[in-house]
Amino acid sequence: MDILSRMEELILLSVWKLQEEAYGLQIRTYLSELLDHEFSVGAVYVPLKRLKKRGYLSSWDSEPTEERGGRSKRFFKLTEKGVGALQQVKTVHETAWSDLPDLGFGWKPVRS
Amino acid sequence: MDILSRMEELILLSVWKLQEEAYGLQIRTYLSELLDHEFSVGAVYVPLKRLKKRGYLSSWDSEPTEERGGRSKRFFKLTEKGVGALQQVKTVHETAWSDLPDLGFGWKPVRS
DNA sequence: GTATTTGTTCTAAATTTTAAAACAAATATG
DNA sequence: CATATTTGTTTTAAAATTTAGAACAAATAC
Repeated sequence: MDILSRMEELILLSVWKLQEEAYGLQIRTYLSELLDHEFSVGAVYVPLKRLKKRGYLSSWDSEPTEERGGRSKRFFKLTEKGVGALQQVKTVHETAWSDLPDLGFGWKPVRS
Repeated sequence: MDILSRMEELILLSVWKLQEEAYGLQIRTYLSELLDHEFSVGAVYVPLKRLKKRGYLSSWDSEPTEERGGRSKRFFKLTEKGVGALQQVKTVHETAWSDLPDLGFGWKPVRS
């Protein structure tokens, strides 16, 4: 559809939000809390790889740290293209949500 | 993911927006203009059927009209559950888009 | 050495998306 | 009437995405 899927959008936004801490497991934790839903690791790593391949994300591998299990992490960062795709999806969202008529029979369905 | 996909959201919003004119081909036209992208008929009819089966939409078949080719149409309407799902997706969207840090190096990436 | 923790890769199944052909039913026209 | 055209829905198969979870890897702790 030439627009980001929901998961792609959420992952790009996670990377944006997490800044210097944007790596796979951390993104998974962040999204799980945001959506109150436990994501499998594949649900994050698979689209991460795809988003990188398509040029929405860049990445670099860190050195290991001294913490227990502190393996090298793959950190991600939004590319200019990634930011552009997020802008596009936001515009579509706002357009689609604008000028919605009343739903009748007394409902005030969307408050937010 | 227990949240509407992008396409599902857009179709539900189309139904909302089109009110008394919410049927397959009309929804397709509306979405094509909204996204500036030509959708196949299947891209609309397949998710419409799924959304109805899941209780997000109700439908009724109209009488034919006297216009040329004026066949019976299947009109759709949001159910309470459908409105609820839209509210949920809107909340998620707004949460995910809130409190995003600056992206550094002088970018002002999202204007909207 | 073995256990535990943190992290990524792989993979197969399920689901969703998409395009396009098929089908159906209406009016228009010669 | 026969057939052409228009509007509309259904079907179907391929492609793409999502998902769960096993496998693998590499670090520190005991």
